[in-house]
Amino acid sequence: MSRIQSPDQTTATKAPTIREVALVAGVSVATVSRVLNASGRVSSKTSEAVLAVTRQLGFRPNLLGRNLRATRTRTIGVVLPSLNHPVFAECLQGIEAAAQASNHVIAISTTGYQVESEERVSERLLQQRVDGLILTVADAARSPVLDKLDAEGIPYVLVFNQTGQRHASQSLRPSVSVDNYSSGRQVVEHLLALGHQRVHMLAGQFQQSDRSHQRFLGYQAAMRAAGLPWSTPLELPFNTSDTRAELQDLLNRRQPPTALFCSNDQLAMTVMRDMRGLGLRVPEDISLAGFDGVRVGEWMTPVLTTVVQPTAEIGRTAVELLLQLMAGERYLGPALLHHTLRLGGTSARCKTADGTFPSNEC
Amino acid sequence: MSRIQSPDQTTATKAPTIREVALVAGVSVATVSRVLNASGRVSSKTSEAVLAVTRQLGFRPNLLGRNLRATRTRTIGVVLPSLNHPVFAECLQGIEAAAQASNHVIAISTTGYQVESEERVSERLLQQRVDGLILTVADAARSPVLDKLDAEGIPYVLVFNQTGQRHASQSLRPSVSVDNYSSGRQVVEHLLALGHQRVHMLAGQFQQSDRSHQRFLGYQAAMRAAGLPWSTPLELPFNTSDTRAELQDLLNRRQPPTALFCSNDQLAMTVMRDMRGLGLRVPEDISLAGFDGVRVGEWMTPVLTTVVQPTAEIGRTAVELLLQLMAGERYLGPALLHHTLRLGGTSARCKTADGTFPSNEC
DNA sequence: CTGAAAAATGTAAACGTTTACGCAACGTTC
DNA sequence: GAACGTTGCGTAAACGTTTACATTTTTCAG
Repeated sequence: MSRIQSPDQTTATKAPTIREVALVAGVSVATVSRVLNASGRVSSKTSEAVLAVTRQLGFRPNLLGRNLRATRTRTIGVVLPSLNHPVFAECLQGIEAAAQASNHVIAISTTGYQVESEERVSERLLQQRVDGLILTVADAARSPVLDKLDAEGIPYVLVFNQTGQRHASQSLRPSVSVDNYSSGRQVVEHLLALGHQRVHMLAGQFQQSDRSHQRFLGYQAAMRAAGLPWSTPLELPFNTSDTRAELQDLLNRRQPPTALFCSNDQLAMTVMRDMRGLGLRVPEDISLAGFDGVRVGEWMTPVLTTVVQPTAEIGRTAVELLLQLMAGERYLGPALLHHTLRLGGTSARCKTADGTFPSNEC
Repeated sequence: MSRIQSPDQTTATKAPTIREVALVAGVSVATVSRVLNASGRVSSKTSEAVLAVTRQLGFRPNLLGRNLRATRTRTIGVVLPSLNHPVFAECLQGIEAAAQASNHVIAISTTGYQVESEERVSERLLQQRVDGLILTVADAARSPVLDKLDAEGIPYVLVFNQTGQRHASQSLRPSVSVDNYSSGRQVVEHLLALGHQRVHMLAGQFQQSDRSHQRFLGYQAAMRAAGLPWSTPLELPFNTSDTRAELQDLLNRRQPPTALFCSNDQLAMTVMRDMRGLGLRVPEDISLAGFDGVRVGEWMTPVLTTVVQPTAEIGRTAVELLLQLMAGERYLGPALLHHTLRLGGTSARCKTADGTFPSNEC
């Protein structure tokens, strides 16, 4: 039933090197190299001969040797919190496509949202001699990793981290993102336009996500502009799988919210499910909005109201920007990409309260 | 507003090599290497001195040089169809965790479900000199890539591809998966137990997924055992975003199905949405079951009935198996991991038809 | 033909490591 | 005090490429 898988001893000759190809083809290694890289001149006759031998021997160029010699790997390092999150997975696809188009390769590492992993993980990539980095960090304003990269002059581009304009303290590190502040403000204004007055915010921990904090500032601005009181967001640990306790607590307040703004879709969908678990209907009893625009949000019933980020495009743009930096071109500041609002069924006009919320006026 | 990002010219001295560390520390490169790898003997005094210089100079070992010399990279290559799919993303996390535990690193590539990319992508990883491969291919029974790996004696382990037992034609290639046949059969039996008699199957294209075909065989067996007629699955292209036309067609038949078995959750959720678009209720008008057990299925209303695969565990197990193979240990055949059935709200007892389906008897 | 420019190829030195081997210096044992 | 094992360290040869430079061959105008 079982079979031994072992190197075929009869054929188990060491992998051929460029030297052996040269020997068999009767040329020098330099010529082989020139053929393989289409660099330098070489007659079409020998070229074909070399290629023939290459195939015959099943020669596989050793990238370690090549890159070591070239002191350059055509590899882009990518550091993301997780790949389990559709936003990052999609972004990665955008990165991969753009990298491939420019004949580059990517090396991925994840931090698992651990800020202390950022250093270790990117250091590893640098040891592999990646030519540049694309990364999402917890807080782009104060980040030892980025400080190091800046100090060493290693080209990098941030994705999703929004740098620069909102805080004086932030330096103008290269980044590609949507405008978290404006889009956050915009989606909250949508809730207000529906008549909601008591809008609360739920967020992942700010410490782990600067952009979450920027969205909060947008929420705050919208409430202020409308002359309404805002409240400190409920900060939940990442990957919270059950929010019922927190929601219960929120709804037991004297003035429970009639609408919730969640700092990301993952959270919004969890809340949506838990609301039902508590016997509440969305949007009849409470309205809901998220942030990210992940595909599955469209599969929910009702469809999740959210801010849609151009995720894959963020990835593509980051690669373009990085290539420019690597080529030593002038850097023109953080890139802001357009977001869109998806007005789904989870947000609805605020109704005068039913029995559930005696004091629930809009 | 904009700032030039350029290597700090004043400090822009080339990255230090082990040679310079040796020079500054007043020892030979061999000693530095020994300290850095904790190999060989070296007095604690010089050891500390070397480490001090290492930190002082910000020395970063060049993995290209190291791996070139060692002819071994401690890197595991991973080839998956996509990372945008939660099943693969989760599996990757399992792989990463296990790899890290054994001091290995992973190099990922995706094929975009293109069978012709499998060759190119894994070849690239082999050029990088990965020590072994973990991959999911379209069809493990006939695969040029796997033939090549076998021929060259390169250790690899398949994930999700189920090899061996069901077809005589399949060789016993190393693999980690659930039993697609049994679990497929089991979930269909669940539908039958609810009184359904006309159960159809929807699938991605078999050509792109051997496991999908194995699930079909399970479906077929269940129908046969119950003495019911089975029908050829409706094969849909991957990443189909709209199934309404196909569904409409299916429901217009003289004997429309009362339950659908989808070969994966992605498809099931798309169908679920499109059913609603067609004005049908799940499960009142039609029952639905999927396969995979992705997290978001639990967020749907109703919760998606499905087969839950232990995705991350599949990844972990694959790494363990691969490490064994790389160590030359005896290979004991394909590993089958336990699946579970999630009985959600999308599958319900078959009711006598309402007006929509005049001939819809159970 | 001749000579020189152009084209094709070869030689050998890197790239940054690890590691086999050798050699001192220093106990330990009889 | 000779013989010998141990410990600590250095020397130099790999690992598989690319590429500057040198050298040979071809081409072609005069």
